[in-house]
Amino acid sequence: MNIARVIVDVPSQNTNRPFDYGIPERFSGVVQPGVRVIIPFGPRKIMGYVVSLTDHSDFDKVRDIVDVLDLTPILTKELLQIGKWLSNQTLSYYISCLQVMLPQVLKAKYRKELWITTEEELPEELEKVFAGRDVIDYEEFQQSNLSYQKLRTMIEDGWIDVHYEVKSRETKRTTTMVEPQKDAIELEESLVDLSKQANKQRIVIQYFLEHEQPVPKKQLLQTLHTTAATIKPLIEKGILREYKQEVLRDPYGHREFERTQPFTLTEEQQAAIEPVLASIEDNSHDVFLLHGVTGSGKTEVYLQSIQQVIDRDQEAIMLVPEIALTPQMVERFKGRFGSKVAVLHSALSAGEKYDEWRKIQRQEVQVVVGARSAIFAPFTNIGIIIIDEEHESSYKQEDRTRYHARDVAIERGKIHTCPVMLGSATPALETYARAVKGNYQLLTLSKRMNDAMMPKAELVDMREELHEGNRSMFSRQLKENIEDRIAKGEQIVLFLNRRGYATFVMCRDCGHVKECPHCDIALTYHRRQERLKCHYCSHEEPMPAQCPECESKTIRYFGTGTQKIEEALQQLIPEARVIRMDVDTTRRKGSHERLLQQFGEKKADILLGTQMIAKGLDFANVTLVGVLAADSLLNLPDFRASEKTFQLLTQVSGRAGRHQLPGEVIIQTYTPEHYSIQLSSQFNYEAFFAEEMKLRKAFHYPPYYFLTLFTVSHPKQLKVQEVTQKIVQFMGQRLTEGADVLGPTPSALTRINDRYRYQCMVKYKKEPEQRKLVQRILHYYEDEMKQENGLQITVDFQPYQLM
DNA sequence: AGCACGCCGACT
DNA sequence: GTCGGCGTGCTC
Repeated sequence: MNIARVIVDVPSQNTNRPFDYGIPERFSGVVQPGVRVIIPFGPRKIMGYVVSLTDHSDFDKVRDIVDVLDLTPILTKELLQIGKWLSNQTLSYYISCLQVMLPQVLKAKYRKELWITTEEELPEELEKVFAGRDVIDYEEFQQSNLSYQKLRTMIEDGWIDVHYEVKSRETKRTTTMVEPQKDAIELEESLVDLSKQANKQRIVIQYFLEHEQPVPKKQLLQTLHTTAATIKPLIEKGILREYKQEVLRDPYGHREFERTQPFTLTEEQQAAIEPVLASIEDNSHDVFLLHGVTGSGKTEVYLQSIQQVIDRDQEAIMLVPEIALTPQMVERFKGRFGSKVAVLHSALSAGEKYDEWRKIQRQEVQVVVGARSAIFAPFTNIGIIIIDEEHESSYKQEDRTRYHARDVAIERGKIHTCPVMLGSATPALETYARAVKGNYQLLTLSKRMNDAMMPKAELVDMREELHEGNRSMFSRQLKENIEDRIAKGEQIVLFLNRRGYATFVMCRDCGHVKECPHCDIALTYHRRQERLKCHYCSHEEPMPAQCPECESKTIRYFGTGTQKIEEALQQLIPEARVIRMDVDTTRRKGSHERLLQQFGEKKADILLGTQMIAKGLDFANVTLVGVLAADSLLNLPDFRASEKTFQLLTQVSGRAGRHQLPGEVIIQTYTPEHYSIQLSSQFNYEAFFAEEMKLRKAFHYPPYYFLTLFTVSHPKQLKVQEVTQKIVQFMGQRLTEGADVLGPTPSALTRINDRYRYQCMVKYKKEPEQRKLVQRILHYYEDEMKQENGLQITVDFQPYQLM
């Protein structure tokens, strides 16, 4: 086993396979599958992952590994296997799949440098560039006016050399520790030797006579009321010793979590958890769908299932949508399982994420709670994988390695032969269909906990409001109800679906809408900075004082942002205290937490917000939920529009009346007759499922058909059309008769960043050859895709969004 | 990806 | 002859 097979850190078609390297004597034993190594690759040095060992290479002149970055593998055998599987599933490079499973800081950074290799005085032109230094960045040389040819002669003449450096981004936080170098007797002796004035030093030594253990320097100085100046001479005399010790950053270190005990389960919960517990006991791979109405206590079922796993010395992965990874949620897990929990989500800094990840890697925790990428937690003995709100679109990665966490969960569940539990009040149609068919086991919670009733939901037809002269965004009914709750001291959640309602700028005279010069989309007005920004590229410009088309001064912003709603609300009900939660008010770290805490402490009557307040919030005093514009999602060009509307309305409505006080929901809409709005107000998932399935069947959409979405982009529109057309033809000719190939059509966003985008879609039932065909297309366009502003073709198997 | 190599036209 | 530009092919 003296040869390592390595996947190199070069994402390209040609290098998407292992390369063989010799293992030098000094690394034998350390080099094993899953460790990162530095290897020579052509003239460079780069990072790579060892995927297997062998004692034979077909290649006759293998080069040696230069360095080993990990003493223990950072990827388990299982994760290497998952990486391989992922790369087949998504047709992405193996290296990209390995990288997507690891924290960002483990990715290598590369630097090219020039080193002086001689003691002699440099020729004048070189000395100018180096200016007395031994090493410079290669970039600096490029900026000088010396030619490449010159560089080569310099290297040949032995003045300088090119060095390729691999830099790690890992930063480990350390703390300085102090401990005695001598035993108690020697310490006593040294006390005698101290000068009479060295009072502080004496105190320090006395401290160590009482405490033999190492102590953090900071803490030592604080307890003894002294400074580093007293420690230093003691170290110089060899009495004490100082060393650095790594500390893991703990993002929740400053918080105390109150321990909670398991609740007694309701009859329904008990019935639901039993098959799961049995599956854990038997170590069998079953997939469960826990379909429970909002407030039915799904989380308690998760917690007790995880407890069972912990008791068996196994590990649990709990996925939560990014947006729902609220402090409340973290609290519930930390409260139950204490320090056995690691938390992984995007609000953590890169360093914090890395440290939480390493808690898992070092087997210091048994539970991970996290967003999508936590599905790759490097556990080795998984007992259960749970995905809460499994219908959420954030489980689907929408760039490069387009995976769905649900698929990865089931794949890992197979390998570990452990159960996977999917939970939702509004499961994705695909999931529910599989449960109905018997592929997944359906577990149902139909009642809320604490005998709470489902809230009373009412639809308000905004067209009627308009006819009767109410032009505001608040129906009379909603206004009256808000006032009523404020008077009673109860609280209100107001939900605005911002999608499709961004604030744009339009001229009232000529109707001109200010658009991004690089993308086909209206610019969004940002009030605070008085600027217009594009949400798809980085373009921004000041708000114009007059219309660029007709020079009229009546250019205004339109649309309904949360800011505008807040203002309108203040005018309508001046006494209302409002907390606004949106991207703007939660940008700063911890502000999310703070705002919710304020609301929880009843420092406001109304919580007004976007998507981020739809999920997981649980405030006992909230008795009214208002949805300002229920249909804003319905009109998006997406076959999931109805499903998403139903899901969102159900989730938001679920925020009301979760405890003693009964809840009420008011849904404002322009299309009250639509089935997804009707049925969500009746909390009738089954009826919605039946209705939506009919449409899906009729229009050949999932779950009846699978989808593959191609998106082609290029700066030239003609080129994009042509390539997309070719793909349509190619696939159309080779797929079976049961497949529909649609397109080419311009994407919903036809131009982003000066690139035109077209797409085509394949709808199919069974196409075993499809991936091979796609690979052929990608291979055919390989060269054109390599060019830096060239063609781009992305393929998404099972797209979640059609934009 | 990134780099060398090789071929080409331009220019001191 | 020397320099830089760009297409091509390779990296264990």
